[in-house]
Amino acid sequence: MKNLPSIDEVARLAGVSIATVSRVMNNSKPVNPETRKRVERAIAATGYRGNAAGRSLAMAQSHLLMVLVPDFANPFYAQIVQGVESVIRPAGYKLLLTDAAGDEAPHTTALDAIYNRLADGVINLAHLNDDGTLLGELRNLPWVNCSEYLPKAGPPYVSIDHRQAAIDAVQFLLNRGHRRIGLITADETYRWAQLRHEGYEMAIERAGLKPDAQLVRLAASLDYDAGAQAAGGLLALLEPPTAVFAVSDTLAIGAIKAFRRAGRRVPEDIAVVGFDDLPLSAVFEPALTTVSQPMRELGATAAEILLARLSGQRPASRTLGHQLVVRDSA
Amino acid sequence: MKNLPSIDEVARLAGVSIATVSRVMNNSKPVNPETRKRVERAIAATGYRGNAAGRSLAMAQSHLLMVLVPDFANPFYAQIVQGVESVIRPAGYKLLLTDAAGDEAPHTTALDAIYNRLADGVINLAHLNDDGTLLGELRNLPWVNCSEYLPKAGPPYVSIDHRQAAIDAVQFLLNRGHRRIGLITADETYRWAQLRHEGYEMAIERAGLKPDAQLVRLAASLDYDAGAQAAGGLLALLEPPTAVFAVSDTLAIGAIKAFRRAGRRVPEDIAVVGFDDLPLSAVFEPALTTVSQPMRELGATAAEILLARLSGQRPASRTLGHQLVVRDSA
DNA sequence: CTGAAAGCGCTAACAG
DNA sequence: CTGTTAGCGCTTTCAG
Repeated sequence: MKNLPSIDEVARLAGVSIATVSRVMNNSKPVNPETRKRVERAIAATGYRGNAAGRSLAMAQSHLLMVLVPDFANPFYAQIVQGVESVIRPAGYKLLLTDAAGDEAPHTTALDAIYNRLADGVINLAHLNDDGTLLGELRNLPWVNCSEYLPKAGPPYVSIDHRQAAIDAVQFLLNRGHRRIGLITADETYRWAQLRHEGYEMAIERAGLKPDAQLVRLAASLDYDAGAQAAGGLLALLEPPTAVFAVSDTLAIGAIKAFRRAGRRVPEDIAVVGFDDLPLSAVFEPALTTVSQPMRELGATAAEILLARLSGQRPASRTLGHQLVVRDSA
Repeated sequence: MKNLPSIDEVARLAGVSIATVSRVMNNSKPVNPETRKRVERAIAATGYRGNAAGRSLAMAQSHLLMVLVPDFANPFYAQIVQGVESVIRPAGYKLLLTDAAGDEAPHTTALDAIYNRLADGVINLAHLNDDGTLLGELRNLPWVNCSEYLPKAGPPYVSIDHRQAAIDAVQFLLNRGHRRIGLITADETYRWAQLRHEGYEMAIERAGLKPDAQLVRLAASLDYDAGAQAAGGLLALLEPPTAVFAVSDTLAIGAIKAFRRAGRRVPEDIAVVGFDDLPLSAVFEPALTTVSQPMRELGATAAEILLARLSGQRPASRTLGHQLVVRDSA
């Protein structure tokens, strides 16, 4: 690649100092209109565009924000990232994306980015090991957690109220007259899974029903198959549930497929409620009744918090609203 | 954020010059084991991690690669990005992601990144306006196009043979005895749409059938609804098709929904073949018969080409294989 | 309103 | 094997 023009070529051509060129590039200080015109012409003539590294070094800012994503291929995260970008870009920042999958220590990557000054801040969507020290450290860094509910001691976060959302979902089933409601949960080192599980238990108890451990199934992963398998366990019960709440749509869909294969109709024989409202969930048949999270807004809010943090404020965590979307599966 | 230690603090603490610190940081030159140890201790003591901007400036390399994505939320692209990252990361590069949607001039953003030296190279997944000048310019830059077939005059690309893939899909339908085959195509400024359309026409003609313009419908977008609407047009024909090839799975699924709503069974009354093999397509019922592209491999190959380009080689374009996945919809 | 000059933090000759 | 030194390209006082 050929050598790019640098600021002093432009200065020489325009017959000004590099300081002036810098000023017109950034509109940072008033410049005489005539001079400005000359500089602009020189910029156009040379095709000068500036050099990011020089700029970053001088300003001690990279204008890059890192987003740590657990899994690119999951559209759930993709929408959050869109939300992030929508507020970051107008503010002059760019996205440094890292897939936490395949990274032994994902948050180390992100921490490095900050300490390296590669990124000015981090928005983390990935699971954080509840290491007390880590949380304390993050608190003092330009770091925001998104879609994971964190203890007060940690950095600010944006999330929905997972527990309440689960209560809403189960309450909906209760309102429809269901009394035997199963739960398909996922790895509960994920705090959202744990919270949704808690919500399920609370709703059941509040309704005066007695919890039945047999009705709770732990899916091996978030895949359809894992959902189907967990559903199979429920079906095998002497007294199977008449309704199931799954902590994610993928699990719910897997469960529905399993129920159907076993000759059960959904929702007539067994109702299913999911969580997330993936794009797929509306298209699937029966269309899924599920809890929808404001994905883009989660991302946008996280970005706003981070930007506020970068401008020296101390923004608080935020909890956004969720919504039960009633469709055909329950 | 507190001030980070810089290289000369480490040097002072270790009693060496900054050059030596640099050498142990990068393992760039032999260093006496004893000295190294002292430096390492100083690094640990200060928590020194280096500064990306200083490094970039001195080396004239950012170790950042930009990927220009038309739409984050589309899982198709997400998988390509995963492929890219899988080869980029071990090579010490990081991903700078940009969503082309909502950007008036997406490739300008990418070009800026190169000219700014913000990124060392670009992998573009977005549609490129066939501006002859642009293609010529890109040819000389560290730029690779992925999943779009480009003229020879442009920069290297990685893609499948869209035309042949479409021929395969339609031929499959012909082999099953269909003689009246509809096409649901999309905005043909997308070269892949245009090529798949061409493949459709070629297969029809080779089979000795005469093309019928009425059987070709242009969907307004790639949404399910657009597919449904196009399908409606086909259904309204005096002599509707017995099979349909849609240039994308989303369109195919929309079409299936429309057919079902109209009381047609798929595939019994009307067979449908899609394109892309989205994750959803296997889960949908009926499971979609479709053409699958090697997404991750497309991304990985693009990254390899770009890396080769960066190391001074002149890698050629590559065409990867596709595969017809026969499931239940046809 | 403009210029000179001092860095920002690092790498890479070059000398020793 | 190690230190000195000259930049890399830019922003930002500080004078004028």
